[in-house]
Amino acid sequence: MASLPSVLVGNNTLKLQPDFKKHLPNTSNLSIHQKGNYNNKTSTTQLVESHESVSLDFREALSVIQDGTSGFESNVYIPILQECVKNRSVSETQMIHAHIIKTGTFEDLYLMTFVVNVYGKCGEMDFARKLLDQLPKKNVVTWTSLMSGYIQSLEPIVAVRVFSEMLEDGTYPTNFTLGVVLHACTLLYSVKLGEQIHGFIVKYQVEDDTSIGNALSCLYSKCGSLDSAVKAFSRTGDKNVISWTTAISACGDNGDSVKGLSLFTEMLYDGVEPNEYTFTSVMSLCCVMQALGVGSQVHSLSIKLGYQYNLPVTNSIMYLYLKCGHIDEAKKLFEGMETISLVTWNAMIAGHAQMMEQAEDSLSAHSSGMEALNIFKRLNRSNMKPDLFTFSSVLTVCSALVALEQGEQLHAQTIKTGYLSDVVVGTALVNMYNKCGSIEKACKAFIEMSIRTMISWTSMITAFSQHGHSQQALQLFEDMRLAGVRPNKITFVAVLSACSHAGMVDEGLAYFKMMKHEYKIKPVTDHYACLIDMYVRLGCRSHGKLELGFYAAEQLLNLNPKDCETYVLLLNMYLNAGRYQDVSRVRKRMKEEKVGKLKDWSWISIRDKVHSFKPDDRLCPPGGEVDLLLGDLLEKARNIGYEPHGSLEVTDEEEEDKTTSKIIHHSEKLAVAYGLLNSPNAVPIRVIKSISMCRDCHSFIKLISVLTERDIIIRDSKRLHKFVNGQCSCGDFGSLM
DNA sequence: CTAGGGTTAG
Repeated sequence: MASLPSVLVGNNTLKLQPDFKKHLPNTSNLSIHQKGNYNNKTSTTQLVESHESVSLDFREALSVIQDGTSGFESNVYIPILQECVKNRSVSETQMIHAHIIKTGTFEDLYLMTFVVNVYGKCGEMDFARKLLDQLPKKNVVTWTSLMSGYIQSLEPIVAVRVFSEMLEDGTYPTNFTLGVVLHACTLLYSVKLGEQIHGFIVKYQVEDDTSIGNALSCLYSKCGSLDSAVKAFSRTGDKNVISWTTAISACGDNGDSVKGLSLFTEMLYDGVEPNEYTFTSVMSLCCVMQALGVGSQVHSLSIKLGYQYNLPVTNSIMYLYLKCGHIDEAKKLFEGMETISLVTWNAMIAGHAQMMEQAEDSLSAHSSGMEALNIFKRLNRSNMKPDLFTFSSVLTVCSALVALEQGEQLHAQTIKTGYLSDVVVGTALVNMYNKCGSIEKACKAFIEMSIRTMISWTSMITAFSQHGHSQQALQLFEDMRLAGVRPNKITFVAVLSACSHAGMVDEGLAYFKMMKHEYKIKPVTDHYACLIDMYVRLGCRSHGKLELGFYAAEQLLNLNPKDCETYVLLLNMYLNAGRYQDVSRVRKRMKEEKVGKLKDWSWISIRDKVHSFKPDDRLCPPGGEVDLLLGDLLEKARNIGYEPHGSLEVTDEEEEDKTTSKIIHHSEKLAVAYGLLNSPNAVPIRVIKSISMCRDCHSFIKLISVLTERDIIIRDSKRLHKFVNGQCSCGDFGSLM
């Protein structure tokens, strides 16, 4: 007998029921496949005769079905239904469905369950539900298929409701059903519900089932409980590649990359072959750990196993190279790829954004940022369209470059493309406007968001705080809590710095306690730095708080033993308090830790070009226009009471005495002067600086803002300074050096 | 009928 056209049969060998060997009560109703048997002859010989062995395409197959006046066996319908899933063709599914009803095959429970599935996979849950309700008989697979459809349509609550409906109907779940309902719990982040199901699983002793174990470990991982996730994994009997991959990425998601890598090793010893998902997960662990060595070994392994031209795998290794600063390797991969996807572009852009953040000095940071913008331009010229990942990365780059114009263009582009409504993009916009010095636009962007995450709230609180609007920052923090959004450590950095800014020491301490006790957040350097700010602001008026300041200082030192700016902060603090023993102790420690000199760079973006400056820059020679302008401004400033004060230059002790007499042209003075000379009047000057501003520059630039009637925005490594008419948004406590 | 991954904001 000639074989059936392959399009009608395909090569789908449906596996009969699963490895569910455990005795859930009454699972005998699993024997539903009696009709899905493939060995029987079909009633479609006429099709075979007319088309011989030529493959029919989807359309032809459909018309054959449509013309058929009597029903076919289910194995005729199924390949076509599968094709419907692939093409998401709902109306075709309906046509087939109608044909089945018309010709009386609807009593085939297996086939009808398949149709429920197809509707579910096409996102047509109303059709799926209606069909299930109309079926004269349904079994656990029918119910599970419906649940699975609801999950794919992101309606986990309905899926859970269907589950309990099924139980009330007297149908017992299988391992698959439990896996599906656990997945619903995962989407709902409901450990509580999950634990109820888990109880059921323990009771029936099916914890070692693979589907169940995998679903449990995924649930606990996504709900932030790595221990439980690993426990579920270790109780799984037959660990397949999915079990391992789930466990490995659980470690990654929950901040234990080392454990993730060791699980990967264990997996290899266990003889389980990794697949592309495993590789990408492992690469992302390597990214976090900056483990380029391990990464390239894994890369070799992936090539050995045939993943050399696998797009996700290549994307992830390319991103790893970028994150580790190996830009040439990354470029080589990029240029050598057979096909690239939007993810590839995004990885390149995000990778450069990362390099910008990790750069040792401001200049290379800046060139990474510019490269990211270039790649974005290339993407725009290609036939691909940027998505929310692209926009959020590029907006971040604009924030770091204080490139307001590009940022505004991106804003327009997100409106046009509809990505503005995305919460991550919206948040990135808030940040961009904040970092470019426009609190009004940041605020507007925040208000216009329809959904806000913890990070959105935090961004806006940070914006208020950095702009010196402490009351609004604290008010928004209370709003956030009222909205039931849980703050994190960064939220508290913003809250504490708002308090320190406004001199609200008691409130600041109260929030510090709230953070530790109510939210169980461990303080990090930035929190201690805020406390020290408060202390400095308070001076030595209260002995108890003085001790608090020193306590915070020591914590900061221990947490941050390599950071030059921390030392500058501490040295000034101890100098002001006249504690010279501590001064020399800190200095000694600096030597021991081999803390380098601060690298003072500033840059300013004028139109599409960015200009960078270092102190007493050769590009601004004496007698040049920048020098002349600064001299002129200095004299005018002196006339209205400015007196240059020396600042503490770190690490070169011999130079210390000279500093008081010398007027230092720190880089931001040069950048500001350059900006004044090269941009139209009334346009705010926006400068980025690699380290914190010193006191001298801070007071000088306040006066420049008066003398030139220009708004000057300087973003230094710690905060934002917006100088308007002689006042700075930081409240003068942002410059301690 | 089920389960897994890479690019993301403070």
